[in-house]
Amino acid sequence: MKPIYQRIADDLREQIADGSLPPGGKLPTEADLREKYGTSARSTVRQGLSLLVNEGLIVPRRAKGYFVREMRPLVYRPQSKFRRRPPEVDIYTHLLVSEGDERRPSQDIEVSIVEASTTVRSRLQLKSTDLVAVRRRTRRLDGEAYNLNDSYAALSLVEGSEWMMPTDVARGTNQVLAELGKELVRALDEIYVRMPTPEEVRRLQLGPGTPVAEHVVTTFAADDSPVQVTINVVPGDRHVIVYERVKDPDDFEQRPRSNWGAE
Amino acid sequence: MKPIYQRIADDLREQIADGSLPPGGKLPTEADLREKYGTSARSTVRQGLSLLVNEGLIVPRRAKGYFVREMRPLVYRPQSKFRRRPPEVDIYTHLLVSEGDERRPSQDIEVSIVEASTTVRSRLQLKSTDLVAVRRRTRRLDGEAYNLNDSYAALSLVEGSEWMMPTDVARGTNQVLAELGKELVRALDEIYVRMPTPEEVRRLQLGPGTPVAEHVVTTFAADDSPVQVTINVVPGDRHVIVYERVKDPDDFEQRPRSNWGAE
DNA sequence: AAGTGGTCTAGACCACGCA
DNA sequence: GCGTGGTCTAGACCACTTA
Repeated sequence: MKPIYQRIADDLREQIADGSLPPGGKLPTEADLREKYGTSARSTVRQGLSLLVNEGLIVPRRAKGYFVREMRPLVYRPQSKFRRRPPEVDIYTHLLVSEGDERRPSQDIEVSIVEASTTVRSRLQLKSTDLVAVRRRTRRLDGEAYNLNDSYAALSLVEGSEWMMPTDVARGTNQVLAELGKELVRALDEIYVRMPTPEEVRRLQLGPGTPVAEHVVTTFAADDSPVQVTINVVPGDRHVIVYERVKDPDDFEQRPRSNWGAE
Repeated sequence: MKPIYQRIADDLREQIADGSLPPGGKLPTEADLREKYGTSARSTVRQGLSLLVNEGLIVPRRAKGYFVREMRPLVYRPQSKFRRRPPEVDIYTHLLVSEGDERRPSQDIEVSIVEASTTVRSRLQLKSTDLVAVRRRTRRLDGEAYNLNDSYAALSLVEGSEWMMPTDVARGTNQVLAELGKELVRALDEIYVRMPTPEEVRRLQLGPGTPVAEHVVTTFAADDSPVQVTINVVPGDRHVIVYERVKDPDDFEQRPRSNWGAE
């Protein structure tokens, strides 16, 4: 026999899945559920509801009730059209534009000097005593944060340059790095999926049960030395990452058994 | 004044972050914390601990205590070397090979006929009455599940073909589709980040606080008709998605302001 | 004022792992 | 047998929203 709180969660989850509790809809109150399941200790009912909260399915609103989380406001936009040219990785195309909506983009930029975290240090191949500069950006659409974008570079490289100005750099910070003799020619991308830290919850105004993707881009100069590490953090409930691939005929010859797509 | 349960969570979280509670280390017991914070209702202490559980930082082990979650057993393997050739999207390279480990791969395959979910139906451009075949694979390394890989295709296309055999198809299912007149030439990739469903928790043996990435690959034939939808679900704690990009000189001309990497 | 969820109290019995 | 976390009881006071 399953515990009561799990039965509560299972029943409600199913009602959400089959649409009898639609997005935005109101769930029974704790008191309703207490009665319905004959349990009547609030904690048992709350335990069941908290499961759904942590799955990101419902949100409690103080003094109002529990509500089914609204569908993600995402319209994914496939990349243009079939291309002969090789697959462009069009990752983190931000797809928040609901048809016809005009949303005002804005960003905060903040630059500071810090000790490198392990993540950054290992990718930039720094000694533990080296300092790094960090360019922190919080990007918003209509005030809603949708992306944290923190770039790290060795302080010795960017000190005194425009890279450290906490303002928009019209020609791009990568151009600034090129002028410093470090043109970026290669990038290594890593994507992690995890729950957010409390700081990320605050900066991105995340609801409960919302995981994030952490996209770490390490960029290299022509001599293969790492120049910059950029850490993007995007909320799982506000993004879909989309890109398109075209089959490379060479690829087919080189790896005849490749199960492209299914693999 | 912050609630007690939040102070408990904050204090422990900090100790985990600064290493005084190392991965695999044992946390104070509920009774210890009850005493330390002078609260002494178990529920308060448990509420604090459950925050950390849902953040994926700790795991409770029945009758033993709470433990800091072990580091992800990931060794990320950067793609070979600098390439003149355009960026290959080497996504979902499964990087579970800790140096020197030999891990035995295995998979279950199960084929059935179902009604198409909304996700599948819209991508395959099916009518709601159309049936689809699904080829479900659970992939394991040393018995540990690390990937769910479910492929969907219109039943009318694959019925009676080798695609529907619940066994390994040596030449690849994509080759089977090609022989059916549907060579796959293009793919659209979407990646979502979310909490797992209970079924996914079961199939992937996920711990609490573990989000998943859902990688949806829609593949198209030369006439631009969608042929197959593959849904990969990978646990956030057992994967890192890695790929490499090389700067395309054309790209630089076409989009001079592109902030490649930082963007 | 009534109803909601947020926090907390002070217990209870159970299943499980270990010495 | 003892200590651990898992589940549950039966309340309390609070902050906040809505009527």
